[in-house]
Amino acid sequence: MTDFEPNDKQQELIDATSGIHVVDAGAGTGKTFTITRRYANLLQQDETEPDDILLITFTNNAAAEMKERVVANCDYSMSALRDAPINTFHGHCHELLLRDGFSAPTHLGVDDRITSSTRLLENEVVEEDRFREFISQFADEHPEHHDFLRVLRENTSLLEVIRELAAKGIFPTSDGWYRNGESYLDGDFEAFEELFETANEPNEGANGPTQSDLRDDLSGFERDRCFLPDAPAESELRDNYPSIDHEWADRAFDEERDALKAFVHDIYFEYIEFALRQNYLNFSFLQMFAFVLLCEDHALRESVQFDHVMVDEFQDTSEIQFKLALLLAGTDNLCVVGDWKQSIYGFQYASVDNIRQFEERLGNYKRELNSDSERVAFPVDDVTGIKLEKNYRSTQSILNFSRHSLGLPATSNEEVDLDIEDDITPLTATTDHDNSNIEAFTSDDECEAILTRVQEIVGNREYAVEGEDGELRPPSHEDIAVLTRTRRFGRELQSHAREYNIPVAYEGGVELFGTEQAILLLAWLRLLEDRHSKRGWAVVLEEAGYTLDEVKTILENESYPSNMLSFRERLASAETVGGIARLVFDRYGFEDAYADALVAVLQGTFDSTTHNRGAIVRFMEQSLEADATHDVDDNPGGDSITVQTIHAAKGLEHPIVILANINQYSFPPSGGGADRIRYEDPVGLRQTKHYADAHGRPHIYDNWRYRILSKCLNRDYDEERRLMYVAITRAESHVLFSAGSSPSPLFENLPLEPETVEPDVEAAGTTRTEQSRLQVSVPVPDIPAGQSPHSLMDDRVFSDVDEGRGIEFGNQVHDFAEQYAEGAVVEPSNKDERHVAEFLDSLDGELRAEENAYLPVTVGEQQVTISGIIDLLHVTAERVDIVDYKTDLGRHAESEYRKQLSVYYHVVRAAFPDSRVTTALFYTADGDRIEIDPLSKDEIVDLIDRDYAEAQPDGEEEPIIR
DNA sequence: ACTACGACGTTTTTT
DNA sequence: ACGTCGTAGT
Repeated sequence: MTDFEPNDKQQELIDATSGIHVVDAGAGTGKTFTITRRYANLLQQDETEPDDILLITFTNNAAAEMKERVVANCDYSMSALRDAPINTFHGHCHELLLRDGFSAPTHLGVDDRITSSTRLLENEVVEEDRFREFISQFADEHPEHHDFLRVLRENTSLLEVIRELAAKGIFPTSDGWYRNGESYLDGDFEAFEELFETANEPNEGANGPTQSDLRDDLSGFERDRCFLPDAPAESELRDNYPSIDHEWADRAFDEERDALKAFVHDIYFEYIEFALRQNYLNFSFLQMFAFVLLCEDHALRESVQFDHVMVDEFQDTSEIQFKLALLLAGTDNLCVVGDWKQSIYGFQYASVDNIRQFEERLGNYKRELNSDSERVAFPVDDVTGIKLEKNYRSTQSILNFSRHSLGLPATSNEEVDLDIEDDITPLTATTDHDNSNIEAFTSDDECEAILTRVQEIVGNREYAVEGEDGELRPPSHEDIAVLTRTRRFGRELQSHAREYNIPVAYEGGVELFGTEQAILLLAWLRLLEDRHSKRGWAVVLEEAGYTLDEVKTILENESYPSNMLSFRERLASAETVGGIARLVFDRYGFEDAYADALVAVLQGTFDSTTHNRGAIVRFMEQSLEADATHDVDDNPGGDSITVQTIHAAKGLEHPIVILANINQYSFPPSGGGADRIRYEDPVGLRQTKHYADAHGRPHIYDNWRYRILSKCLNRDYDEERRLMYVAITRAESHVLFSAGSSPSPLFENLPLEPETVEPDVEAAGTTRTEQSRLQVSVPVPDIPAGQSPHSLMDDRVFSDVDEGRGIEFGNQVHDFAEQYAEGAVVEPSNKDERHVAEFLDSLDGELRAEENAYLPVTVGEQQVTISGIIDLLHVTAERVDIVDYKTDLGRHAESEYRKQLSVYYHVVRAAFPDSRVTTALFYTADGDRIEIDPLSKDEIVDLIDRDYAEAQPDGEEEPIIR
């Protein structure tokens, strides 16, 4: 884009160096390009320096990118712009507070200060932990609030309320609420009344009016609830037809809430005090204190205001951020850029009306801020709108189609109130071709269906995409992105793809604490702590291959393997969390991005002086519980399909987009919002339950008023439609929509005829799904239920031969060996792989890697099949060599390996009756090839027999060894 | 055609 | 704990 000249509208914005501008910058209209050009143009003007222009971005990455692109467009160097105010709201507020805001808390009547050592608490899990600690103190000190605390299901739900209030600019002070905050808490009856009336409007039936949605929704009013005695009966509430009586609007809204407000006030205010006492701020408080500071300290505000303020992604700003922008603007040179159709961060308190009702809010906020003193000194009635209408990304068909998504009903009977023609600025494509396929498909197995379609698309001219040279070419994997509403589906798809060796790059946060790496680290940390040591041992022993029975015995006798005990000693002497983590990861051979990310997160949250392992264990447990996500840079690179959430894809583009998992309950997601004390516009602060002693019985009663209110506040699916819009407009050339067996209305209402896809995925190359152990499978009817196939080998011997390595490492070496044997161009990445390569190079016969082996034998009366995978067959004219790679450092498992190789021996003997068959182990650590003398078939049968004799008596289920 | 009721299945997004 | 969908009954 940098190479192009701006179009007329873009140029208009670039040249608009003064006055208030609100820019409607739709998807792919070259927004960043235009903003950076405008920024550079401002710098061209005399007397305007980088320090005079505040440029607010949504993310830190965006800020960094902006800087780079500004540098490319003007005479300033990167070093000159390093400290330029190109930042996020949070970042800017942070700097402001550290520089000039130590006393900000005093403006709320908080008797404490921010200091240079006050830290920003970024990790939510850690904050929730602190918050729980705060609540328990609070509960001790405030017996008068106990009834509210009893109503809550989780104490941390109050943290949500605090965040939401803070985002709206509602703050507590020592003696009440800051400025007009309390009026927000009370709600806006007139606005509510309108909602009530809309919901209570009679519907039009075939013969005359039928009951209103509200009356309908209130049927079953008392079902599954228990109200206080002042509640009306359903019959009383609904005795009118077709609408309920208007008096219920007042009766539901008017509620004595002084105690509730006092409770929330005290929690909120004292939590601020608590945080400062503990020397931390959270994201919300950052903005709160910055706002209060700018409001109260007039001299300071004027000294930190800017000549120019630009806000990017304005549709994602919260109300407090809008107000901050006004306070930071010294003049009316205010430019906000965004696209309401891409507002998808409501859960982060973004308020889409900031941009949709820009002028109205601008006026209201100015009035509010100036009510007692002139804080916004510039006129706000002259607002110029600029619409960017040329799209540089998608074809016209995609652009036209994308508009439909904003009008799709998200439930079976939803009516969407949207005038597509009026509300949506049409975009014009600039592509010179339009070969777009826009399709929908369903399948009972959605993951498989998507992979099937991916394979049909790759290399298919029907789905041609634009190449570097502008010519159409068949697509490859990297041209395809699968976008999902939920992270979970994306991860599921990723694991399906892995099974078929389809290259996938999952981009975005992952549940780091649910990974094998984290689980093992947690286990070792636990077994360092006496209190949880058994839970830790169980995980560690199981990972080492002990059966459940064996683990049980070891735990009972506390007879832990000596190598593990000595490892525990080493861990105990480690100084830092990072040190412990590194030792554990080394032991298991984890040298991956997940391990690195874990170390980084742990070191970041627990500074090196923290020796409190209990706290670390708790942190890891809670992070696991909360599915906390962290960015892990784990992408294989190369030609991979991208899988990411729609949120993660915002701002990006992909030649082909598959929008997946448009299913019931997932898109839109159901549930949530179960908080019992909540703030909601326009009804204000409410509680859904009361603790009270009525009917002679103390109980958590349902709040009948809230039940009526909530039926008028029908759920808003606009944001879900916008998500769909964002997803579609990521696509350059083709869009596909996918659903499973129960598609969402969002899918059903698409103006497309869905096709049914029969899953038929071809595995791309073999995958390694088995350890090189044997499985014995027995026909199911012949054994008692609950009796699973089980391993022929004794797993105990594997517990310590892997010292310092692990399954991951073993898999990696095996994978390398397989690829190398098949002639793939792969470079050995460690000593073991070099040994394998040298060994394979020394062979002159035919190489066959990863051959399945099945040996049917008769044990007693039963037909049993023993199966396994032969790592390597080396076939020459007169001989066949069986080779099994072992990554062990020690040698004490050889007797067990002998059983395994014996099975292979008999399989190969049968397949090559005329050749001599040899069996050998190849120890990759030192390159030794050890010949093994195979057991006879009878001896194998005996072993199985004996194993069953052991397994049968107690009937315990044994795990399948995988 | 409309209403009432019960069964059903699910629980997100992240600066 | 919730909202939505399907169905039985008027």
